[in-house]
Amino acid sequence: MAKARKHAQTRAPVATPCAHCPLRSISTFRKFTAEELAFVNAFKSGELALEAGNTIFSEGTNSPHLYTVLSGWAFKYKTLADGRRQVLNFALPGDFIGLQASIFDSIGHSVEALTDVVLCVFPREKLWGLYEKHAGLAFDITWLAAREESVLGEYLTSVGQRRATERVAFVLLHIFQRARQLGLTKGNAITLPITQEHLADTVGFSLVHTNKTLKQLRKTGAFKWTGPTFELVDERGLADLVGLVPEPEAPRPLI
Amino acid sequence: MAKARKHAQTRAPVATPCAHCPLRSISTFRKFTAEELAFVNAFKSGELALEAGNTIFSEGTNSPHLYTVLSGWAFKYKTLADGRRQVLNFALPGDFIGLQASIFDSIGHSVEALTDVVLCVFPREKLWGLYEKHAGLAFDITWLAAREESVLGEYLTSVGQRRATERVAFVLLHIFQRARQLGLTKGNAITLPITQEHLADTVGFSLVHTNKTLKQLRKTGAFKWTGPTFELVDERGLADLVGLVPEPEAPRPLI
DNA sequence: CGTTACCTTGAATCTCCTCAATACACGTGG
DNA sequence: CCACGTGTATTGAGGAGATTCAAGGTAACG
Repeated sequence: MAKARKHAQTRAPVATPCAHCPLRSISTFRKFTAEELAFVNAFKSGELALEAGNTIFSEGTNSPHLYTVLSGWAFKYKTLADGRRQVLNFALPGDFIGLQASIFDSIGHSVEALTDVVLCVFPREKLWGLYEKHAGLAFDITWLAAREESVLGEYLTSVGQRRATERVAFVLLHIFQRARQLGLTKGNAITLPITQEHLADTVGFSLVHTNKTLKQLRKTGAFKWTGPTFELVDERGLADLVGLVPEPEAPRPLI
Repeated sequence: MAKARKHAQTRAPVATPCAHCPLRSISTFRKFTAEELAFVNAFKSGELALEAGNTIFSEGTNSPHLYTVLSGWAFKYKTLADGRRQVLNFALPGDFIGLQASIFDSIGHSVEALTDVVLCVFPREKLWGLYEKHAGLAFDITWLAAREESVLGEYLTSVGQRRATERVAFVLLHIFQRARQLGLTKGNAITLPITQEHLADTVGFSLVHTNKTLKQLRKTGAFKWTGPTFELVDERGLADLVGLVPEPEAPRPLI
């Protein structure tokens, strides 16, 4: 590190040293070793701050950078040529953005900031070094990719099989729980930076039908969502509204 | 390798040494270095042959093994408690099965053999060694996980946004193209080991409606699919039926 | 030759979509 | 301060699209 500082090509100091990363204190994230922390800190080449509404990645493009969300919300989506849009997932602090662009030669979805965001920037070219020198971090990246796959599977199942109220309840509950895990909730309330249109494009319904479904769900009193504040009143109740959950499918005996 | 053979605990010789793996000659797969090949061969602990219809993985369970498809077809799916089923993807030769079970502590979907299959078996416990010693192979695993994510994103977009004919055409074309890439086609024909019910559960329609949609699609003459043989008559035509494809979203200029 | 699995079709019903209109909050410029 | 445009939320009405129910049909298999 000291060596790097002496180097001719000094670069602007990274805004947030990884050692002081606010995310490190969250229990969901594993602890880094000192070596890993040093490596990640050297890997990180800067920060990117963007205002809400800006595009972080465009489907089909490439980038020399790989990002991690330090703060704020974003969402990943694909659009068809006539404007139909499918929201794939939401990116919250700690999530990777743009791994596909680094691994393949182009990213399969667009990413847009929902709120003002701050992203940690990593140079794609150094990703290989991470794999060579830090198997633990390489494993973490695979872990993140696998979790992304897992979430997409749940969303696909929801969109393909569940009906309106179940589907909407599922997404709301899922988002809330993810946010809570990151300590983004105040009590059982949270500022949801998404519109009904985002929700509609997530569950695969028209905006109008999503609105009517929300009206129905609100009548149950499981949550309140007027304005940007979402309040989960009855978590168990909302979970029941999701209805049938994937069955753990008992491990059956042979024969 | 020779050392392993001298070892007291000899094990049954692996049916297919990786050096002679029939998949290695397929151009889609990258070439292994000699070291990688040796490692993978040592990593592989055996083969598992299963008849069509058998369950390879059950959602929510775990396994000491990780598999790779050597031959045959399988499909990944999730089921809700009342039996509704969503097919997530199809597993063809070269595909990983059960990565989630190795990375998390349980797998998020079930996997079932569509045809008789032969799987290469790898012990989960040695996966970590792969990450430590072979960054290239570790990267490959991440690559596979990321591709899985990518495919799920496409399916989700299809189910969430496309209408009946587009949706069915998309899945048929996608399956055919994957199979062709693996050299599983004879001319433009292939033996599709799936029923209309599998297709219905993939696109998120009822069996009846899927059948009616197929009837409509058949009228276009883009393909023939009676019995197990699927024949792609007019690929361009079928691609047109898929309709709107994700837009490459031109990188727009600043300001 | 009966059983089973899969495919096909019609009819009635319900879910969800589109169109259209209204309402509200907010920021901007007059 | 008000007029106006914009983005978001809401509601009703009518119709397209998908589901369910029900009934056959065909091929494979024991």
